[in-house]
Order: sequence, then structure tokens, then C-alpha cells
Amino acid sequence: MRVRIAPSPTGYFHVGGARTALYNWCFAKRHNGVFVLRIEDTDAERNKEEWVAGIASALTWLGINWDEGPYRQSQRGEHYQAALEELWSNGYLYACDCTREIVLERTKANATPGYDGFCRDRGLDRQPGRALRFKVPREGVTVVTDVIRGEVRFANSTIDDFVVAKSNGNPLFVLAGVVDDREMRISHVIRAEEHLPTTPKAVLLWEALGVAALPLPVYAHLPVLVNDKRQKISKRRDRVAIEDYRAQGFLPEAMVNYLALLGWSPGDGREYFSLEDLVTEFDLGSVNHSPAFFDEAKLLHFNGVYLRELPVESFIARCCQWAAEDAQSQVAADFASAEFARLAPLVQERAATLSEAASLVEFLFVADYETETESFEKAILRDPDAGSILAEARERLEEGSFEAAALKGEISDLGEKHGRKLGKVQAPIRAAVLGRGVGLPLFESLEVLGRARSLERLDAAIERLAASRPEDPSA
RNA sequence: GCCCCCAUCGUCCAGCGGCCGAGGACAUCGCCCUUUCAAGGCGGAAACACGGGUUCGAAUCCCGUUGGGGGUGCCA
Repeated sequence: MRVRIAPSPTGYFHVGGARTALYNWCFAKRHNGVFVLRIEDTDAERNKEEWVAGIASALTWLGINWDEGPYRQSQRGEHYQAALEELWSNGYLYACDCTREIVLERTKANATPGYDGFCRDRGLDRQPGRALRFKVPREGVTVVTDVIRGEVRFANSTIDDFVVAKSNGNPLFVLAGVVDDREMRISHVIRAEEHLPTTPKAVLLWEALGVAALPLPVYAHLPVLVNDKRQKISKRRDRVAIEDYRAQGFLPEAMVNYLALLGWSPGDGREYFSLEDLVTEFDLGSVNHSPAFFDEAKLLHFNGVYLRELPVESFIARCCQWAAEDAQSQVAADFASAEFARLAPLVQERAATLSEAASLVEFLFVADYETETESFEKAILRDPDAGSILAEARERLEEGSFEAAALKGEISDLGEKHGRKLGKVQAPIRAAVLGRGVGLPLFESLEVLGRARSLERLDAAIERLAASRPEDPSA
């Protein structure tokens, strides 16, 4: 079995393309087949080399390796020219000199979809400046056999005489795709549903080509991925680049797992699969028919699960690696520190992404770390007891053990004096020292932060409070 | 307009004629646990688009309607 993905480098690689790649890859691996990467860049005006690199790196990151390629259609011109030659000499094509405007006009005036075939019988010569169109049979039906959708029938009368070569001589994607699929001996074409309407054209072309009959590939049209408005995900409109998720600190294994579930399930309720599991479990025949919404909330959940599953050392390593890849060298160094290692298990439990992990320990690493205004107001300014709690905490933390357990004892004792439970006394202290209303467990954080910095921040909060309440004589 | 695809909780899936007074997961709500927040545990609310058939029996099969989506390019 031989499959391929054929992305066009006209933008970043998005989750839809990644899912298509994943399904193809799983199918190929499961059947000991070959997975081909082919870049469809026949439209020179719209393609950019950087996007090719982006596709390759996204696939690599996901763990989806290709066995052949990347082939580039832009470098296979002679194959398409040969095919055009053959089709022309066998009478399947005709030249067309209609301008874009004329085509549009004629299309509008006609009841049938697309170009009305005006040039079909004009007997125009094949020459530069003229496009080449395929003579679609006027009668009959073209059937597309699809693993997922069954037999889809298209009346030939509803298919227009499509262009196979532009007036500049370059082939169009349908032609290039068919030629490549034939020469690369592609056995299964697994791609997004949006390609279904052009498939009968490919079938017609396939049958017109080649002296020896080559069996048609088996088609499988995957349901599209949609946004929250249930429109097909688009590179321009929706922010769904694989690269972005990577930069945000998602794990490739979580992404792969989530993507696999968008349109497929094993049927028994299991939801966690590694790439290796998918090779044995994935089945093209049980792919869904209807569009799926890419739900970031669920992806986030999966990512958290995968993050928590990691041994702590691996978690730390992944943090470092992620920061380094994203060229955040300072953050990478922070992640590699002994301080982070001490807090890592607590971070791991709470972070849903690697960037969240970074944010949870900012209080430890950011110089001149300040309490967020909102947290300051809520936990300190609006709390009439905050001033005295902070002052007393400062006093108690000045001496004695600075280990979490001891700190906890001190603070809960302090709390009792104020008639507050532990959760309530720690609020102003947390805001003062960790800078936020929520975050890592307080005492462990204090311990790692150390006495000196903890006291400094308590002092800063006390001062800030005094400055914020000049009218308050007790402050 | 024309062609094609699709239709189960908010979302992703299970269901492929009786086991469904519809199951799981995410999200959501409540409670428990608790050092804030998470994580975890327990519980709740939440769906077969509609109308006709077929059948002893339909979420499951057929037809239609409605709704959504995709395509309709000398883009892929």
C-alpha cells in the first residue's frame, strides 16, 4: 500500500492537515505501506519555500515521518508535459482562448455548472497563450468509490470541461495530482472531504491516461475540521497552526492523540493512544462522516494528562527543551535550575501547558517581581486585616526554620490569632510573595524562594499598602 | 443557482433493527478532599432535527423536508 499527503505550501501547516497526515501515516504503518510526502506547488505565485520547511518541521515534531519525498511538483514538469502530450494526441483535450471574463460570463449565462464548453468544437490549435481543457463526456455517470462514503455518483453533464493546463503551459493541480498518483503508484488517496467534488475529474483523467490500465486508487474522504461557527478551518481566519500549539507548550503526543479522535474512535470508549497504539488500532473504515469541531478545551485536558504522566525528570527535560526551542534561553536556564527541580512536581500537577509551567514559577525567577494589581487589591487592599497579618508574618518569618512544614505551623498559628483558617491567612501573604491570588502551594514556594527574598517581598507589600492608604492612621 | 457531503448531549465520540426509559469523554453545575489553585472522588443537568414510510419492533433501513457544510478558479 502506498499513500501520500499533498499539502500546498501556501500558508502554515494547520491541525486539519496534520490530522490528514496522521491518518495516512497510521494507515501506511498498519499495512506496512509507504507514506509519501509530496509538495503541491504548481502555482508558483502562491507558494513559499518557508512553508515547505514549516510542513516538514511540524510533521517531524508530531513524529510523523515520511518514507519518500518530499517530492515537489514544481520539479516534475516534464511528467505533466508528457501526460498533456498523450492526452492531446488521443483527443481528450482542446485548446481554449477564452479570457477569464468571457468564461465568467458564459458560466453565468449557462444553467450547468462551470464553463459551458464554448471552445470545445472550435478546433483551436494548441499554442502558447491558450489553456487546455478536458473534454468531459456529455453523457454517463462517473462513480467515485469511497471507503468512507460509499459510491458517490456524478452525472457527467454536471461536470464542466475543466482546465488541465494554464495558458502559460503549467499544469493544474488535478492533472498534476493524477499524474503523480499514477507514477508514484499511490494505492489509497486519503484526504479531506473538500476534494470530493473534484474527484470525478481525477477519475476521468485517470481513465484517459495510460495505455495499460492502472487501477484507480481507493479514495477515502475525511470529514473536514471546522471552527466554532462550523466552517471549514481556514489558515487565514482561524489560529490553528501546529507551530502555535507547539510554541504554547503542547506536547506532540497530546496533539496526536487528540487529532486521532477527531473523526475516529476505537468504538469501545478508550481515548488514550500513543502513535504506536494508533498503528495497530486505527481503522479507516471506522472514520466518521460528519465534520468535527477542533475543541481546544479538550486538547488542553489531554495535554495536562500527558504532562502529569511524565516522570518528573522527563517533565523538567521537556520544559527545558521547549524553552530552548522557542529561543527563550533565560527560561530554559531557569527550568534547568535546582530551584525549579524542587518545585517541579507541584508545577507538573497544575500546568496544562509548558508555558503555564513557566508562568507558575515566574515568582522565582523574574527580577523585581511585583504583585499584580488585581491580586494586590483583592487580597491585601480590600482586606482590613491584611496589614497586620503581613507585619506579623514578616516578624515570624525572620527567624526559625524556613522549611515548608515549619512555615505552615507559623502561619496557621498566626491565622488562629486572627480567627482565620489557613486558607484565609495565606491569601495576603500569597499575594505579597508569589504575586498572585492563585498558584503553587504557598509554603513550599516560600521555602524555595528563601528567607531573604520572602522578607523583601513582604516589606514591599507592606509599603505599597501604606502608600495606597495614606488616610488610614493605622497603616 | 447548480453539484456533492453531512445530521445522537454545548463539544468529540459509542450506537450499525430488539440489550437504548440512549453510553463514555471534554466543558458545565453541586458536594467531598484540601494550603490558594490544580489533581482526585462522588453526584447532577444535558441529545437521537422534523415528517412520512418499511417492520411485530427504528437513534439504527428507505424517501422527503429542514438545517449545516463543502465545491462550483487558468487556487490546492
